[in-house]
Amino acid sequence: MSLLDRLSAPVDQAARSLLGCHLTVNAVTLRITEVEAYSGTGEDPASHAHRGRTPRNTIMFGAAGYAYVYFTYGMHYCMNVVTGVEGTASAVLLRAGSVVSGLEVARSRRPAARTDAELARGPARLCSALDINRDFYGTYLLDSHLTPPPSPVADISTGPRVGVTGALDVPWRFWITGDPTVSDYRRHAPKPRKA
DNA sequence: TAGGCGATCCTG
DNA sequence: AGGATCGCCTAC
Repeated sequence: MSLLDRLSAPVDQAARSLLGCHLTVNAVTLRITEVEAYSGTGEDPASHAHRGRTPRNTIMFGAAGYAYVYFTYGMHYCMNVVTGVEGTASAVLLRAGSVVSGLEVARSRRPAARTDAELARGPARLCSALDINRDFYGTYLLDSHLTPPPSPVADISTGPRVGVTGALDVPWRFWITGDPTVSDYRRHAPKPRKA
């Protein structure tokens, strides 16, 4: 079964299949250690595609294997791998990875990182380490960027997604158990009201 | 067409 | 704990 076949499956299965994959962009290779699944229109309130097709999320409605990059908080980029079959709008957010090669380049792009485990720990840091920005939107990943795990992933843990206000009961965050590059879990906290 | 707010990170 | 800072979405 090819990686494309596995990414064309339902999004939670596709998310599991991405753990352990190698992602090479701009001279840095990462082993993917933490991901989150987002489903399509009308199914998942946390998904960017929940309210239907917009210019930003159009790529999510296409076939699996393309990069969905978005800009947030006025300063950060995050990257998803589009999953599912054409017509569905699912995608998997890449939340963390460990650097396999290109360590020096990654360090130079992430001067704030105190340890190598922090180089790509968190979705925006991951994009920063790989120098991914808006130009990467829509890139097809399965030709050369994204390759299957060189060795099997031992154990996968699951939990609620990070920074998501709704759907806290949906355990669609997946990570490689015990990996030091997995981001700290912070449950979304509602803003306290001023007295 | 203007205003609110976000799948975040860094510093104090 | 709070600021940075841009584009998407919603409602006027």
